[in-house]
Amino acid sequence: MSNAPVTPPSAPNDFIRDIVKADLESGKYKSPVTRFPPEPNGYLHIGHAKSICLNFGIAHEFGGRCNLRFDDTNPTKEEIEYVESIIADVKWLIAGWADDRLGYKAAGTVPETKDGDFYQPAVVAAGFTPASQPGNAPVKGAATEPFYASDYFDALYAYAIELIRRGKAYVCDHTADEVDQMRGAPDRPGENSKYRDRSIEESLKLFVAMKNGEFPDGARTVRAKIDMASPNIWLRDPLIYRIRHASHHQTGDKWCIYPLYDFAHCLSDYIEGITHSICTLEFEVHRPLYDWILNALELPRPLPHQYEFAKLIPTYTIVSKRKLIQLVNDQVVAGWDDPRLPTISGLRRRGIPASAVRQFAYNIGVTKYNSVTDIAVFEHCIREDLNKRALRRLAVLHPLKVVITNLPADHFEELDAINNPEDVSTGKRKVPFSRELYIEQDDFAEVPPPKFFRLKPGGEVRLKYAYIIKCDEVIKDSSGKIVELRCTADLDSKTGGATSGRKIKGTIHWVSAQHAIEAEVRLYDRLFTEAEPEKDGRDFKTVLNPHSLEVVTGKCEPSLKDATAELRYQFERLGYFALDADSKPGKLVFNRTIILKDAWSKIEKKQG
RNA sequence: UCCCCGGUAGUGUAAUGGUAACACAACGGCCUUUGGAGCCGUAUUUCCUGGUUCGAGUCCAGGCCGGGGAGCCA
Repeated sequence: MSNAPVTPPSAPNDFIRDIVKADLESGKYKSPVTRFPPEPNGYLHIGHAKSICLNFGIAHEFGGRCNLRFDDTNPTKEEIEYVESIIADVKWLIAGWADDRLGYKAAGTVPETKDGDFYQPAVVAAGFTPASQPGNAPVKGAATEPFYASDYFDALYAYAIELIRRGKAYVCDHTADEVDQMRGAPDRPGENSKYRDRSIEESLKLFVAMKNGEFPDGARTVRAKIDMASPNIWLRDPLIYRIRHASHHQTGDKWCIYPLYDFAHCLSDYIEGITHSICTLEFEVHRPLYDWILNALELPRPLPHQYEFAKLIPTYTIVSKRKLIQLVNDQVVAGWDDPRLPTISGLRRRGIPASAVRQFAYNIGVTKYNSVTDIAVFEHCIREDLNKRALRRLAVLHPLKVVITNLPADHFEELDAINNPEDVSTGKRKVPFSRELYIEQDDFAEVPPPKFFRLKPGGEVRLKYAYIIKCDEVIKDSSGKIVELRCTADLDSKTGGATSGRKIKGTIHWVSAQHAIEAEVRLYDRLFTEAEPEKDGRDFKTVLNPHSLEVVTGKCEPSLKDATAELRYQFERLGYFALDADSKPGKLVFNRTIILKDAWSKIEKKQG
């Protein structure tokens, strides 16, 4: 975004950054190398944003690097569409902030080998494609590309063979059901596979045969030989390779065996020279296995270490790939980038600046405590950001006609309006004013409730940047609906005028009827009516907000015809708005990013 | 039931043995040509019990409560 820059947040403190700091001070590592390792089986969401901000934040603050790596070890669940959306989302989120810390590799390269050790160098920061240029996303075949666990399949295969050679892994012929049975339970030890002690040579031979496609899916697996009696179930001879005759989105039909997460992840980290491997709490019990594999191989370079933090759970939404897919497939929303979704592409389309997402990630902190984060914190960050950068404009979303009876029919003048009181450098603009206007229906009440200081019969209100008007007459149609207000203006009350200083309680926005341009305006609200949609096992579909989207045709001041997708707008007294991708010249479409804080609605609620 | 990890105002987060603080929310007030923004104010907040210590949110022990863990998912 090219307008008013937002002050970057100062670096936060948390237990992970404390560890990084200590590791750097002790000389354990020269600089931190983190990674963001999504599986391409869905779109990224606000929870991933927290992780991205943490990993790239560390790289940014401590002079390190963060690799984008696709954890693509399960071809049956992954799709190339997700790879592409993830690249776009990551680049958007770190653009202008930490994009110089984004680790890529030279296109088409695989890890370098030396004495059985594998190392995948990263492209230096200076070589990165600027993230701010759309269409330049590095993908396979370009000069640089993200990391893919699938690029390490040869290396991982070699490491698995080494593990078998060391007598620390074996090929197991038990069926999936048998393996399940023999794993035992949390309070009951498992039993050894009868293939556990077969010879190293036999395991080696069978593993090669597995790789060569000699067995059907599920016929055999490779297992680490650890301890079937361990209280940690992940140490009970966990599977590290399985047979899957499936085509992979990156490697095609080259492989019919694929490594499992626990084996692939720690070694991918090692291969890339990751120092701090940060993941969410549910992987805590996997850490002993992560360390076991790396130690069992007696690797020559410094080892990565895994640290876990609590994932983000915001109120009034859901962040679960499986459930987001459901909302998309059931057409509850219009797609992955529906502005009501907490997906990164949804936030972007809604008009939320990346800097607001980052600020949010900083504000909520990083701990190991399973917390629920009030979405109001995010909303605050969005308003704070947009308040500084948004250009003020006048727009009426639910129009009510007002005729200024003491003005001639051909009255026309242009009034000065301030573009952004928070940023005077944005200057002023002219807004046309004439005899017939539109005001917001809500800004008039025939029978005003207490403390209502907008327009009412016989009452006065100020038109922003224009005159003080008095409502003389309410005109209704045959059904009793108010269709027009007839008012008189205090012609000396314009800015700079003799009576401009008169104390009038209310100021409302307006547009000139004759000069207004129309726009489709999509009014988005929270997707759910409950703070915790799935509390106590409730089905989230039963608490969908039926008013999460309202589409209106708004009357906008004419300058809005030049609105751009890059800029952000505040429709005065209403909220923040951004041009939608559906917008075309002559057919404006705005998304409401978020409403302004609304003190009146609270008063109204209290009054019942 | 077994293993692992947590518990600080309403919600989050800080305080790294030395006066418990910050943000959001809520509620007052000031200001305002956005009922926005801004400014000022409002809270017997450390799960319980015991121990160590001159001193404990922090260290130790036991308990209570919550979360995670038995995919050929990640």
